[in-house]
Amino acid sequence: MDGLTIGKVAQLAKVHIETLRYYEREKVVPRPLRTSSNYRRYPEDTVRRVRFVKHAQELGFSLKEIKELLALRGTRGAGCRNVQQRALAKRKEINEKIRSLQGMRRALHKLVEQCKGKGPLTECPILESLDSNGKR
Amino acid sequence: MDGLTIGKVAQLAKVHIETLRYYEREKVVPRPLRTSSNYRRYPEDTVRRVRFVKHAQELGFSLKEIKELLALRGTRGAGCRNVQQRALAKRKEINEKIRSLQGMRRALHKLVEQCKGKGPLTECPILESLDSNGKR
DNA sequence: CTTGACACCGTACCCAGGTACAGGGTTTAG
DNA sequence: CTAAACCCTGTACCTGGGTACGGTGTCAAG
Repeated sequence: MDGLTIGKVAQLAKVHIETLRYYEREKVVPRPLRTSSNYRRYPEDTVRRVRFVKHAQELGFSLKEIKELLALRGTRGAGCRNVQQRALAKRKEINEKIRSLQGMRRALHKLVEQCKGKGPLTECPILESLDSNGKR
Repeated sequence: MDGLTIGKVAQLAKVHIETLRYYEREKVVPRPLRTSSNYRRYPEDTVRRVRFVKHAQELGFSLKEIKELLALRGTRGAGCRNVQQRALAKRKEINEKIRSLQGMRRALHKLVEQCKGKGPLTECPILESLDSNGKR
């Protein structure tokens, strides 16, 4: 009688039950074992996985990309070089996101300073950030 | 005869013409002037604005949020305190995004190290990051 | 041993963010 | 002056990521 019911996982990961079934269809979460009465029985770490998914989504990753991220870790040993490649590529993406966000943060900071009346009124800090630093 | 046609803006900002019309409907981009024959005529800086929108989307902001970001800069003088509040709130959001991404980056880094055969095979670096650091 | 909470499946529906016509009018290069 | 290349509006459609619902089966507390 171990493992979690779908309802429990949903509750812990703060998603709807339907979302978990959807993730299963979309292969974002592996198909769990079933009880004799065909109920899903999830391993504990499913909760973490779902939370990860939700989190990554907020950062602008699609489910497809998230699957890729998760797949990276699955592959151990064989295809290691491959995994490494993909990990490096992802890391680059992530670095770019971070840099862009830092630009936005700086812009907002400037804006707040301007509001306080400190500093000169430069043109438009928000648009200024992110301008033509779009490489990808 | 100055200002850009919709086609030109689309080309420069690398979006479809329909997207620009969509953005206009959705008020992400202000309604441009029209020529006597009812053609849209955009100010040059529209291109920057559209690029900003695209960029911000990649960082996980919705169009609605992006409108908010852009609105921040519009208001000068009056309602400054208000703007300041909102700017600070956005900055907080951005900080959280940055921190999450840094977590993911660390995880990927670990993964790459493991791949190189250096260091012990810890459980699952990707899931490890981002775990329960979901506050918002 | 029943009744309420939970689970199953399948299908339909929803919203965001576009994308693709159809059926027109306009501009410009040759 | 005409053909190609643009632009207009309107409406329909698409994908991603869920969400809701109807009809049914299961399990556990009283």
